[in-house]
Amino acid sequence: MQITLKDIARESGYSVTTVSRALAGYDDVNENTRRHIATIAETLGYQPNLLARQLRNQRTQTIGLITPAPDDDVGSEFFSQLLLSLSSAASRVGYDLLVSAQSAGEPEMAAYRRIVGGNRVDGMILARTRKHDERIAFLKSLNHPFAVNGRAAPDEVSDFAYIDVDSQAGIRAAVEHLTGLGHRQIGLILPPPEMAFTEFRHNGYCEGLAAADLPYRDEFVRYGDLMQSGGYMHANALLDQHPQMTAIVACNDLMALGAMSAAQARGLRVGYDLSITGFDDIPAAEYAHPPLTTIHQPMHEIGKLLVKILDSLIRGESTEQTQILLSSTLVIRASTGRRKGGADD
Amino acid sequence: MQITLKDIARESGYSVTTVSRALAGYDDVNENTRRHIATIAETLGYQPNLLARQLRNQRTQTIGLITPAPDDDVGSEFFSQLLLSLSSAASRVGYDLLVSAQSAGEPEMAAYRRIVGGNRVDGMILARTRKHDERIAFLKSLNHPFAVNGRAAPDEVSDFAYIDVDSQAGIRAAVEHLTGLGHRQIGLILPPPEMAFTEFRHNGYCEGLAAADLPYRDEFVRYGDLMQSGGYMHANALLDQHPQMTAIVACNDLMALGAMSAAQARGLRVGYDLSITGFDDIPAAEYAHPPLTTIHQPMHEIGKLLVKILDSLIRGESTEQTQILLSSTLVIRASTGRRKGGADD
DNA sequence: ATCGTCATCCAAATCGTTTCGGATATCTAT
DNA sequence: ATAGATATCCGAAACGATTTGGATGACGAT
Repeated sequence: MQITLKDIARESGYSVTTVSRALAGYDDVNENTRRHIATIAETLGYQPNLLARQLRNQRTQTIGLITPAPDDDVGSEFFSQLLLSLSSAASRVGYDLLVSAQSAGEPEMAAYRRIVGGNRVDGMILARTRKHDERIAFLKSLNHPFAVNGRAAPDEVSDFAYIDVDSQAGIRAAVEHLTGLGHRQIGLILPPPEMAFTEFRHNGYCEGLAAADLPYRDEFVRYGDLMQSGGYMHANALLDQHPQMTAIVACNDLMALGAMSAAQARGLRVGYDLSITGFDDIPAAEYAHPPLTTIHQPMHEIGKLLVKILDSLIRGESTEQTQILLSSTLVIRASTGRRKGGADD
Repeated sequence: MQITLKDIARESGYSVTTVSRALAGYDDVNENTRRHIATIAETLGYQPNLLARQLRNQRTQTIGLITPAPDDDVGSEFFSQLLLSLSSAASRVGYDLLVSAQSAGEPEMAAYRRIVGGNRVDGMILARTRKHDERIAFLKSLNHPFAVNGRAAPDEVSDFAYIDVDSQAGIRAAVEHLTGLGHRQIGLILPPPEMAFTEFRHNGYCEGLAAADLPYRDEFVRYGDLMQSGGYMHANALLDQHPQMTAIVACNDLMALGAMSAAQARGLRVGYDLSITGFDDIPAAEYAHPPLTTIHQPMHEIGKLLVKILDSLIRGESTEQTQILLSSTLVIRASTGRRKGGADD
């Protein structure tokens, strides 16, 4: 069914070797025969079998990405944006993207073993790093090229290629923005504790408070699940226990949106009675009601850089910079506003 | 570097054939030697080379999807949702997803030839069908399995597997919703004319008007680009030329959001002075200000069904139903409201 | 006439699996 | 003792490409 080099060889009277070299443009084949062979390949509609080529060359021109299964629907908005930006960045430099959705834990690791060990990709992209991340350990042990969106946790060494935004400074900026607006009682909804970046964000929160000489209060801090429902729940809990709270920092936009719903359900006007900030700047943030003050992640840029780094790792180039920390930018919208009424504390 | 069957054969003293059959669980290998071989494979950390297996089996367990390059950033929100739902649906039935981003036209077709002709996938998923779609013609000519999100245009035959929502009924329902609210001057922002579904939506609009005995006016209809900026521009144009217009039907959410911005920029209150509807129900629609009345597309369901259909096509099963038309549901939110003041026409 | 150079071509091995078609040895029934 | 069954194993040929290491013949220089 498929046209192979053998067919072209038979048709042209040359050997498979010569046909292969002719089509590859080697200069040890006569220009006339090259043209002749090219014409036959064209008319026969020859398409090289990429599997065979990959097997022989031990090179797939493919980048792998394993996304979380939507059961544990952790921030699908974030991942779908990453996916899109990666696929276009990859295509631009001649890679395809192989995607598999797996739920964290054993299925996820099995997918890594299968895809990486099975030679299906030249390199992997990881995202959403966890503490003592098993995937990173695995890829390092195999010495397989990979690039990560996100560093290791503060107390671990990030001895791998990554690109991350400085979320510590980002959260700090958000908190300072709030204290600047007069807020003194600021809640925090963190990512789950097992995420690598959670402590960075926690630290940023502490720094922000310290910069305004505000005390840190453990009961103002809660660990969420990065989903809307979690934001809703934790915002309610915070406001139940601390009615004097006038601002909440959520560590991603989905939780911030959930917190907004919770506030509005209790009759609070977001941006007036209660200020809320997010993180990521997903499209919905801009359209939220009110639009969400958040920390922007340049996903398009991140995708491009990840692919660029991974490509240089794969090619074994004297890689330029393989660890990049982007500065984060606070986008101020209407979900934050000056603290209204009430005494200080 | 990689552990192969040959290594296990050497280590165990059996032939490559027997090792292969042992690991595959054939019953013509002694149970003891099977266990022995399995143990060795385990300790050596054997992972089958999937490229070799695929080449030999002529089966890749992979589904391909080519997304538009974000240069022609046509509805990335829609595509990223589709991508995510497809990848998880595919993983669930044992397929990986191969993604390549290409801009429409020659690069896109080249990617189809390369990936399909190159034997990299068992089947393809298409989305955003166009009139006289070259990709569909190509896949049909190769007799390669594929499933499409979206039918052919009304005047073409849809002789291929697809799943689509009944957008004609959807738009009609939106128009009837508006006429029910008293609107008489209803604008329409269509998708680009080359899209296959454009006429369905146009027809739905006409039907909706007819059902309320309203005249069709060509100057109320404009072709957009599915992007926000287009919605913004066309809404402005409509409102400039027809200040009496009280409602606009946009054919996707991004354009609807753009139209909302345009309206708000001219001081119109959306849902009061001007009603706006969208299509797709992307996440941002719910969070829009005001929340957008729109027609819901069950992306998760669509992804699952596409994969199921494609899988049965690939396996050559006496395929159940390969053409599915989902009924569309209008989600009424605050961007539409009763027509205020003014005389009828 | 002989040698070296150059241009052009190709056989065979390789990448790692799977499978077809036996081969071999053991055992059962006669 | 022999034929036929049965259990267990394996060599070799695919799948379709690339590359190594020549082979061949024509040609000019000596």
